[in-house]
Parts: sequence; structure tokens; C-alpha cells
Amino acid sequence: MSAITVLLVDDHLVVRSGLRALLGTQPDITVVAEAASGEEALVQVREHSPAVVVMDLAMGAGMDGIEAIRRIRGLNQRQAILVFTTYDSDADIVRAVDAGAMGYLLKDAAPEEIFAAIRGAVQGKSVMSPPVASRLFQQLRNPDEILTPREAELLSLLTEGLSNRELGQRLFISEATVKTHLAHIYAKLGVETRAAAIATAIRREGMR
Amino acid sequence: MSAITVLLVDDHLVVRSGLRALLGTQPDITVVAEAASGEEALVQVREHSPAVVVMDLAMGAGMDGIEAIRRIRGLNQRQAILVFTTYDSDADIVRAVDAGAMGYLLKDAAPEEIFAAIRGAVQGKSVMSPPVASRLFQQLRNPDEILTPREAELLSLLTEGLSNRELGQRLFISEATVKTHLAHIYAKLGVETRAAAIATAIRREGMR
DNA sequence: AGCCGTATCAGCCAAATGGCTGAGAGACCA
DNA sequence: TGGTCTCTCAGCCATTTGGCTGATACGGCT
Repeated sequence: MSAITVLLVDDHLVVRSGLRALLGTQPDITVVAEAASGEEALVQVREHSPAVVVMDLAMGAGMDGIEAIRRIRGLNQRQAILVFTTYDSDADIVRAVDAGAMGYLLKDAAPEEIFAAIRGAVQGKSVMSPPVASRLFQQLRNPDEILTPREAELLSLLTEGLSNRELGQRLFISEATVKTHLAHIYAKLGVETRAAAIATAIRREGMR
Repeated sequence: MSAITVLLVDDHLVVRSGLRALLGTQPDITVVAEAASGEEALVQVREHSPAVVVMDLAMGAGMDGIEAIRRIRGLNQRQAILVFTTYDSDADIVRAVDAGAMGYLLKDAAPEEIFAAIRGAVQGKSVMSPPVASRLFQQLRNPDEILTPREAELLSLLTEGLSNRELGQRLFISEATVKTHLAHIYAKLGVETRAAAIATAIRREGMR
């Protein structure tokens, strides 16, 4: 049987080298190309039609990982896309799965876990690092905590330090409506002040 | 002449593999050991006395990078320590240099930059990625923007979403004093609200 | 047709926050 | 000794924020 072809996408050269070295130990897996950006990833997918794309979500400039996933899916070549990233951000996980990722691994995953994920991905299995899976599970278990699109939009602006008045102007709604949304957001996040909301939002949104 | 001995410290296996692969291409550089944590790094330093320690600041559990640097320096074996990390956080840079790091490289640095930093480090030269250097420069140029220790302490608690009252209780000072500190912090950060202060603080403090 | 979720807005009131001025104590440095 | 920095505290007042209750409108689901 022929080896599984893999494309590595990460803006850090060392990470690509490391993955290449790791995957090189597996006879049934072959890295056929690397890309340092979303744009480059698209080119390489067209060029090599790899079976699996292993991709970091955080890419320096230009297209971000989510957008890249979406575009690759748009090529209709049915690659399995594995997200391989440093942070287990709630939002990123949901967005990545939404965009069409087959699995979500953290960078501190054990080599065996990575191999298994790649092998599983070509068979259509979806793989998650345990901590990632538990987060998703929690979100499903607790639908009350899911923000509506409008609330998420507001929260995102909130983390830029805007006042209620500014939020209203930015979103073309009254201050009263802003306050209503905020109250709902606080309840869902389990906080009581705007400061705490910003803190948890920024921390959840992908950093740490 | 004998090769420069290097210890790699990073909690991500792929990063260690990548660095090892990269450094392996240089005949005058030899990776003698790896460590996945600060604790392990100390053991390996004792064991191998490497000339250079290349270390990530962000380490999962246990001792963080800064603490590890401090401890290694405490061994009095005069290793040159190079910080090699993903984020160019103001606070981290200052603390790392303060703890005794010889250089500060970002993970997207070019291989030549990394090699040069290692070679420079053993000769006592200090090396910085250009973006890192420019940040440090800016801090030196603009001393008005440096927070006092107390202010920094307060800001750090602020990013946890505490109210003025809670801040006062936590620091054993009156609410009035809290407000004074906050006013100074806002002025130095160039913001006008607590929300904006939290936003800029968290973003500056190490993520992005 | 009725229900639920989402988004919009209003008014009221208590609490928190921010801007201002002023001031005392201790540390450090020239 | 005098100047500067840091940390501490006070009072006053305008603005902002948060909690509450209630209301309208639209869309989708049953």
C-alpha cells in the first residue's frame, strides 16, 4: 500500500522541521510539501493533492488558519485537514471544526497521538486531543453558555475597551440594547462586571 | 576546535525535534540534551554543562521559563541562555533579560539568525530579534510609560476582573489609593477606561 | 396558531468608576 | 538639605455601568 501523503502548514520553520523529522520515522507517512502561510498552503494543495493537511491556526500575516481551511475545502479535493496548534481556544476549536477540520491536536501531543490522528483522518475518523475534546463536550453539554452571533460581536468589540456609548455607535443600536446584550453576556460567561468579561473573553479567545 | 554544546528546553516535542534538525546542519554546533520542563532543564545542565541553553519561556506546568533561567544562573556554571519563544511580550522580555538571558529570539527567526545567536552567545554577545530589540528600545526611550512595581501589581490583578474594592482588599490599601494608582496606570498606558487598560495590558503581557 | 429564541428599545435606580485637587510619609539621590 | 519618586489617603462630583422590569418585532419550529 502506498504511503499517506502529508502537507505541513506552519509559519514556524522549526515546527515544520520537527514534524517532518517525527513523521519521517513512520514508513506509511510521507511529507510531500510544506507551506509557511495560508496562501502557500493553497498552492501546495493544488500542486500535490496531499491526503492530509496538518495546519497551525495561528499564521503570522495574511490569511489565517480558519480561512485557509475554508479555501482548501473549497477546492473540492477532499483532503483531511488536521489542526495542530498551540492553544486550545474555545472559539478557535469551534470555528475550525465549523470550517471543516477533521481533527484538532495540541502541539504538546505525544508522537503516537499525532500518527494516530493522521492515520485516522484519511479514514474519515475525527480526532481530538483529550483536553480539546472535553472542552467541546462541555460546550455541547451547556448550551446556555453559547453566545449568539450578536453577543459574540459585542463581546469582541468589548475587548477593545469601548464604552457602552461607543459600542452602540459602532453597531448602530441604542445604548439600552447594548446594556441588554451585556447583561446576557455576563450571565453566560458567569461574571458580574465588564472587566471580568473582558478578561475571560480575551483569555478564552485564543491566548494564555 | 570543539563544537558548541547546546541544551534544548521546550515543552513541545516537535519544536525540540525541529531545532535539533536545524542545528544538526551546523558542524560547529552539537545538541547534547533536551528537556521538556524547567525542572528537567536543571538536571540536564548539571549533567552536561552545555555551553548554551536554548529555552522556551512558556512551559506547561511547573517551573516557568523565567524561574528556570534564574535557577540555572544560580548553578554558577556560566551557561549562555538564549530565550527562544513564540511571543514578543514586553513583560517577558524584560523579565528574561533581568533573570539573566543573553538573547531573545522569536520562533519565526530565520535559521541563520538562530545559528548566529548561538555562536554569539558563547562569546558573550547578546542577541535580539529585530522586533524584540525595537520594543526594548522603545521602553528605554519612553521611561514615562514604565509602570512602578506597585502599579504593575495592580494592573496584573486588574486583568483578573477585580473591582476597586476587591483590589483594595487584596492589596491592603484603601479604595482611594486604588483609584490613584489606576489613574496613573491609565495615563501611562494612554487609555481612559479600565476596560481599555485591561485589553491593552493582556495583549501586551504576552499574547497575540 | 402558538411558542421560543434573538434582537431591539425604555425607564428607573443603586453602585461603581473616573477626573480633579490636595496632602502626608518614607526612600533615595545629588 | 532640598528635590524627586513612590505609595498612601481624602473628598467632591459627573459619568458610566449594572440590575431590574417590561415591551415590541421578526423568524423558525411544531
